[in-house]
Amino acid sequence: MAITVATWNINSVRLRLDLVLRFLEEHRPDVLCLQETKAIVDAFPAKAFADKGWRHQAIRGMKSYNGVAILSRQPLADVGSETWCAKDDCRHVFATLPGGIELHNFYIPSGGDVPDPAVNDKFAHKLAFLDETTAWLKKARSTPRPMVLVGDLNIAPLEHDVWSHKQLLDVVSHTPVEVEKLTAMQKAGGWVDAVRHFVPADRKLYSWWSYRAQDWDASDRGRRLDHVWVTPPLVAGLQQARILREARGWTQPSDHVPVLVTLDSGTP
DNA sequence: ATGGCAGGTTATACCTGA
Repeated sequence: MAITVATWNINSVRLRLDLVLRFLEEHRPDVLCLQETKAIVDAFPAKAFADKGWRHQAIRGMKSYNGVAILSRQPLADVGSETWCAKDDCRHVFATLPGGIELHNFYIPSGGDVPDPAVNDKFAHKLAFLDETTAWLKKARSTPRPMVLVGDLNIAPLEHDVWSHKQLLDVVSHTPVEVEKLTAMQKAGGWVDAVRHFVPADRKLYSWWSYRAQDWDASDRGRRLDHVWVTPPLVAGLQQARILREARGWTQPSDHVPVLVTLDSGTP
């Protein structure tokens, strides 16, 4: 059986509840991973999603910032989360899907403005976060198991994951040091980029467009910050990947759009 | 090269995002 996993940095789940419900209705993913929900667990609109069929939920949230959630139409097992860099800041949640796939939902720190860890604590945090998650995935998840890792990783690793490779080399999200660390994380687990699996590396691909552009669509200065990775046992079962660019044009949109991947779930 | 917008909060200015 095939399942569709989606990831979306929603930038306030309460403000954009109607957009999420619209997306769920129109695209019917089996599982949706959200980031930047910006809601404590008690304020998360759990019932609205449960009423539409996404009854199984794993939610982590704090006031104002961050926050992640997994919404599923099928039961979630072994729900958990890790804290990173000694901050309990709700950037990770995981669960196991019925076919045995372990799903990880990450919101990696954005990293601030200045790409120098010596003067910018936020960038230092981002780099340390990447080191810690890489070591943890290597150690705690070393056995070759079917896993999917999704989220707003806040890094556009490839040349054509940004609108101008040269102009963004010094811009946080595309600097060489971040890209190296994300690539190390990917290599450490043998992770395969499920979207680039279907789209050649020389084709431009974005999942985020700044709110500050006068016309995001016309200027098209995007970055691919949102990712879906799978471990080797799942690669042969990959069926489809899609980035829902049109969602950036919806009324009062998030600056990120959903990314969807369809793959064999491991259930008969 | 710069600045541009958006969301949330012990709000009406300031932090975050990227």
